[in-house]
Amino acid sequence: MKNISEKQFLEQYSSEHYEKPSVAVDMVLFTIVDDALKCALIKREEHPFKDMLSLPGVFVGIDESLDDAVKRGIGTKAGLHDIYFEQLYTWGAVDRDPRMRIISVSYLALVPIEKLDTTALLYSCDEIGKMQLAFDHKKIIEYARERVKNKANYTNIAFEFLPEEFTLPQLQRVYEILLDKPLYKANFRKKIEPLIIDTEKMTGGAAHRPSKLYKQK
Amino acid sequence: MKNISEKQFLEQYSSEHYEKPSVAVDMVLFTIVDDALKCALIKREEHPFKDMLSLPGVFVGIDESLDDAVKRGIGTKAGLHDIYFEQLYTWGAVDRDPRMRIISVSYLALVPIEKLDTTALLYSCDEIGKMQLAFDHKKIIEYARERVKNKANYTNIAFEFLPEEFTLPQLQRVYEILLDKPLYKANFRKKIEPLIIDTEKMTGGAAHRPSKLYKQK
DNA sequence: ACAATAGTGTCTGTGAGACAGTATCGA
DNA sequence: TCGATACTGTCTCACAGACACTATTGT
Repeated sequence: MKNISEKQFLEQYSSEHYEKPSVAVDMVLFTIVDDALKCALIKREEHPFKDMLSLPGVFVGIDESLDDAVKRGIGTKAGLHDIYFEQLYTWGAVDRDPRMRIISVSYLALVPIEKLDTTALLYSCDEIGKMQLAFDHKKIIEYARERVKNKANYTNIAFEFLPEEFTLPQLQRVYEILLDKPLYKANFRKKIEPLIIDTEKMTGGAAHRPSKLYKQK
Repeated sequence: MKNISEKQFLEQYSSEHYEKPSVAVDMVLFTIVDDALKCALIKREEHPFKDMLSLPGVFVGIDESLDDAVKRGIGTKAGLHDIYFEQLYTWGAVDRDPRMRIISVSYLALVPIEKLDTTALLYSCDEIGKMQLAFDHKKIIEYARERVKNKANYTNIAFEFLPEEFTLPQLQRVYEILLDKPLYKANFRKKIEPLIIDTEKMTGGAAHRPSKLYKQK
């Protein structure tokens, strides 16, 4: 196994003349509203892809970690703080941006609709499937959609879509939307039981049986 | 949801004066030999971390996709072509390299020991756990180790460690090493049965019952 | 015959899936 | 009482886990 010398490193890669790609983080911000998983998008106001929709993103500063760039992006573009996010995948096709070489580190962010700015542009994943988006952002959203579906099965990400206190019918609905299939009530409750705590509180006011309020364990 | 103008884009990020991070791909090349999962490492010959072990990696060229950089790296550093690889995670801590800002896109690569150059430096994951490595490479290897363990459960990556034809005891041993736990022979065979094809060939020569040779379906 | 490894038959418990039932609210 | 939604009990079936057994080679 060969090694190249540090000298080569510096000559080839560190010099002022070596052309570096730009690095951006793009955020797939998902929420659930109106019984659908929706993604926050931005309308582009400049070329390329003028007037098309794209993911919110920011370039990564030279003194800023990727995660910090994401926090800044979520704050700047959506006014949000302290929400769940995780890295998805890094997209590096040479021609993914016609202006210049940009490598995009994509992130998944989840937020309950209650926390979200009402002016945000939200599009359901179903709609997006039939739309054209700027750059390779449609592919990125599809990747995020798959990740969410998979992780709903073996993690607790579903809770990120709900406020601190919630009912089991609400939680079940979130799972059904994420997994894109109906679930049996009784089975769902048996499976979810170890993950939740009864708050001793109830909902009320509706013309039917009230439901218990739970929070995540 | 606010958007920033393209003008700001160009001013802030595209100008000659905007300092960009470097982007590298680092490869976690795993193989199985001597009943252990081992990782290919390189001895650093220059500062920083002189004489310490590190992952093989290359910088990403301005006209080169991430995957192409990985292929080039695997070819240059290990003389390999057409092996399995997948992206792992992108590491972007500001101080992960003391020389300069380098964002590392890590990749997992798997290869059967038969294909691997005998001069490669191989260290078992257990050993690496007790060693010090250059940069954040130890953390990257631990991440790769987890990924392999998880994916062994629901994908066919185990086959990447074996030649085209193999016996079930061999395959079981691969799974045991990846999952780091013993498996029951009969159960293993029932579970793996739909994934394999009998080649009608047998091993032989040993002082015990020969075993059938299979290939991946 | 024996050592060593390859390969099989079958019991058990757990948990997902399916469905039918009961409970509690407002009107 | 009724409509609507919340909640529960229980059967079945598939499959992972565990273990005991049989089979086939060279020496």
